[in-house]
Amino acid sequence: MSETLNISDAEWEVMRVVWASGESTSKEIAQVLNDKRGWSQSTVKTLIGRLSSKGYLHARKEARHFVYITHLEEPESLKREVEGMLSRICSRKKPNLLAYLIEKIPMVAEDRAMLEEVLQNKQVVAEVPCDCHPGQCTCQLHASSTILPNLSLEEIKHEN
Amino acid sequence: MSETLNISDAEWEVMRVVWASGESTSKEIAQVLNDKRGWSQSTVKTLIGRLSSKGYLHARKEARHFVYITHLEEPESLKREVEGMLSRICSRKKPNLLAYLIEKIPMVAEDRAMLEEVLQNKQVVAEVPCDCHPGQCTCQLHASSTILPNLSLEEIKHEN
DNA sequence: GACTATAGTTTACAACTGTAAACGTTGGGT
DNA sequence: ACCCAACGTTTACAGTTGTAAACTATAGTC
Repeated sequence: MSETLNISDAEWEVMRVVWASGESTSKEIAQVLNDKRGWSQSTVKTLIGRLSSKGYLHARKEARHFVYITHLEEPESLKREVEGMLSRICSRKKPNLLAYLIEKIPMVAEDRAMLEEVLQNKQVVAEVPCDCHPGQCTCQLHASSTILPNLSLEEIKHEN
Repeated sequence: MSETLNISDAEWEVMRVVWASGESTSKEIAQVLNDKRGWSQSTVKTLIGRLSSKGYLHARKEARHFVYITHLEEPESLKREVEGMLSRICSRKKPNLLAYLIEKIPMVAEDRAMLEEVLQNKQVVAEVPCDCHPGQCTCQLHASSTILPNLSLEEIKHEN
């Protein structure tokens, strides 16, 4: 389950419109994206076509035109996107990435409280193993440590 | 400054080797990636070549071969990658994405403590404005709310 | 019923990616 | 001095992506 999604940036723009509206005609989608990105109707049609062949959009015939819907959920799709990102770094560095994101993402007090709660309930493990292939991470050099130095992401340098 | 980085997945594999080692020969890189991905030397050469023309790798002549180094930092590069990801969703949903990541990323107790501290020091704002283009987000429908319901990412659905 | 506007489908085409073979150059060994 | 191994450079080629024009079918309109 949950194979890798393959939605390009341009296609994602289309998906966002469908997600926001629940269902849209190509015309509506084209309007939004012409406004936002200056894309022609043709361009949007192509993207819709590609998303349809990939099975991410479905057309329901309605009177004259088609109405497009999707069975994908936006959050689920985003999660899969994030997977790809996360697989680019060592598991041990991910908490530092999180720190960076917390600093970077603007939020209101309620968000912070919510995150604090999530964090308090977070189950920790005794050790996060380095899952990098040998030669792609310096972790292997000090394999027994359980945690990286408490640095914010900008400070992580490589001791070469 | 900080224009968008353009490092493909395959190229990223090469960068990881260089980041891990500080500097590498094409042979070393090829060894790691042949082992990890089964890539031929040719493939790795091509990737090195592309990264060089993009200015992300630099070759220092040394005796017989070149030694490749990079001026990019891994964390900085990752940040730029993450930018692209973040730009795919509404700012208001980003804290929920964070919640998901906190739940998902394995960490040790020290990581959690570190994140708690970051979170406690986090400056919050009175309102996170929806920065989506009209038609690409449901926020516009209830523009005055300051926070989304406290749902974990899986629960965010669209009221269409 | 013929015409036109509208929406969907095909074709296009350059750039970027993944993957690699072929080719050229040069330093070292014999 | 000559040849080979090793490394870098060129060329290749199919698939994906961004961007769009051209073509086709069809549903209302006059």
